[in-house]
Amino acid sequence: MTDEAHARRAGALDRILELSVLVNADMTQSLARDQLTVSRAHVLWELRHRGPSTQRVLADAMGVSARTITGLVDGLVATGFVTREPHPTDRRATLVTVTEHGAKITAAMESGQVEFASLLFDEFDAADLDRFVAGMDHVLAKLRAHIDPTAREIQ
Amino acid sequence: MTDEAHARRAGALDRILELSVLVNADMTQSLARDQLTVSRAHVLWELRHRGPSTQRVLADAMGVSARTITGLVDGLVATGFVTREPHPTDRRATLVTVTEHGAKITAAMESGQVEFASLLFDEFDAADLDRFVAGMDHVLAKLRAHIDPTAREIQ
DNA sequence: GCAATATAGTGAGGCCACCTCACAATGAGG
DNA sequence: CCTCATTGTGAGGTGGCCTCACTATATTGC
Repeated sequence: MTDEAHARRAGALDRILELSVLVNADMTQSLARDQLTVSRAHVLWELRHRGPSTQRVLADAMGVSARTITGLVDGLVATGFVTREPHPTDRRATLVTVTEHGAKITAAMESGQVEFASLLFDEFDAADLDRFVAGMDHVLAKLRAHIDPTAREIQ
Repeated sequence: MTDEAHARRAGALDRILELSVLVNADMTQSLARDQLTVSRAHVLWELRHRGPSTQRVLADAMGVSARTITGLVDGLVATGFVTREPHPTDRRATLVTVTEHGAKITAAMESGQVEFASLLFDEFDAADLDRFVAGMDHVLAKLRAHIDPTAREIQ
């Protein structure tokens, strides 16, 4: 019985692992069509929600070093998704700003996201979806606590 | 109502995306404690299930170029997880073999896996778990089809 | 007002995961 | 024996990450 339970749980974990791999593959693949990478798209995403931002802000938002942001922004500038504008008051800083092209692609990504969600979940009724989301939330909470045990105590 | 449905689905997709990120972070972090990376662990995993293998076999199994395997095996040899043995009949090939140390770590990883699954799912009863797994399977199937539309027709 | 200190961004140098292309050694089939 | 295929690896490239050192510019605190 305990073995049985272990096997079931292991099976569930296997699904999570495979999901993780597939999601990553899918994102990489579909972003490549727009000349983007996952990390660069992440930058665009932050900019879309924050408006023109300093690289420092982006670094903190993405949990990555300032140096890494420099590289990612370099790539986005080279491919025409963003520009570096001088910060109006702080001459050390640059404001990373999405170009028209960047905005167009980002908007398309966003609606593609919704479409993709529909593709994945169209056969779930409301109750199914709720149960699925509840399960995911539970797993996510456990995962977060496992990765950073101190985060538990803060909140 | 349709907007409502879209929002719910988008929320579910958000969970999947976050799960993917967290799972990756967790694996990277916990493997680092054993001086391993995700890719190197994947090699070890294949070896555990296949026994001593040529690099060509590993490359095909992992869906990666032969050159990449050379690099991964280089790393695993340097850190003492595997050795390169001459192939008994084909002098072009090398048999990658897990060392004692590699076997020990791999076994520990495997039982850690089970333990981790228990941590994530201990509060799910059998029915919950079944529903969760069914939901995951559904999403996985859709994802697989989306990534490689031709795979659908093959099976 | 000016010196001490903090902060924004980047060059240099490194690690890891990938890839392609070219090539040597070897195997397999005719 | 002579092609043709295959195994593995050097060379060279891309991308994501990091740390450390350094410049230019704030900010703070006498």
